[in-house]
Amino acid sequence: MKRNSRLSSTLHILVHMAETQEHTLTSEQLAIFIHTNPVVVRRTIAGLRDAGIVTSSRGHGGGWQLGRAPEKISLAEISAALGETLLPFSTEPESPGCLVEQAVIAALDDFRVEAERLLAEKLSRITLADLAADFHRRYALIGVTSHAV
Amino acid sequence: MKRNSRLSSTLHILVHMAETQEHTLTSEQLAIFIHTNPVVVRRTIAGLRDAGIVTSSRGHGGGWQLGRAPEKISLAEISAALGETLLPFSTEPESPGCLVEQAVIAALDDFRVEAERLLAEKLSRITLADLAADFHRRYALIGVTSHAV
DNA sequence: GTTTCATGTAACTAAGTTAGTTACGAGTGG
DNA sequence: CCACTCGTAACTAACTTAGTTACATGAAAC
Repeated sequence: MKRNSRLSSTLHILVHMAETQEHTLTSEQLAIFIHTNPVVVRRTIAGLRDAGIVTSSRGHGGGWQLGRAPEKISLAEISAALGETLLPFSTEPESPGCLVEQAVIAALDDFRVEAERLLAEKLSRITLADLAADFHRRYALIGVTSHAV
Repeated sequence: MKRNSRLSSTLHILVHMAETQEHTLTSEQLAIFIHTNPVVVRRTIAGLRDAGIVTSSRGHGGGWQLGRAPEKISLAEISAALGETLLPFSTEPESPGCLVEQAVIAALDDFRVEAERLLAEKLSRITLADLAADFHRRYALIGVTSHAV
């Protein structure tokens, strides 16, 4: 797992979970998908459990499952549950009282609020089901190609 | 200078430069504005020079100046010249051949391309002159307040 | 031409962030 | 009880970036 790939790694995991909704997947199995280890997986998706996106159970037969249908899980929720910031820059005052800085921060904050609203809106239109459907399309295509070749 | 505040720090510097277009400002003077040191300033805005946003000159009376009128300098250009990424997440394949991952990456890349276009468009509409004007508004307001009180 | 002032840049240090790892506690079901 | 699994704390390693030091280069003043 590389830096700042938490969103894509998590989506990878979640689509696999969408593909096996009938049974649970352990942290260990999920870790294999994204080439990391079970503790990192638990830590990463702990926030998703709190948001109801996934559920976890302990003991024999325990593991992880989607908390609701993939159609009802948007990328916006996932991103928010991961605690990811959509915009990377900060605007904390460093020279309190400097009017130039205040003007800069005001402009950037306006931009950020608007931008985050836009991005969240876009992400809210993409669901896990969409990703799963695209996966199925690719899977079918490979099958056809295999037959053809 | 804190983490990821390069954009706001740079804007801070640039607005100060817009306010003193008649003469140059040294790295040392600029460093004081953002509470850091001259080398960090030079390193940070080196990219802006390459982009023509600022010019630098050495020796006696040397220093930094805007490369063109503040009306002609947009935040989009500044952000690009700083090498800042507008979106923080990466989508590098980590499991080549995994169709689930391919579907995830395709979706995120589509989103990113569209999002970056949107954000760049928004930033291109804000110029240094806008920030300077807002600064003047704030300055005038303080003046009025001072008279009133 | 020497001195002074300024940028350009390399090299190193310190601090902060995050993934990875180890270890162990706490539920859960056979 | 035992095997399995998550929950979580604590530590390590790698990486990133701001800060710093040092020095070369260039330009103006004298």
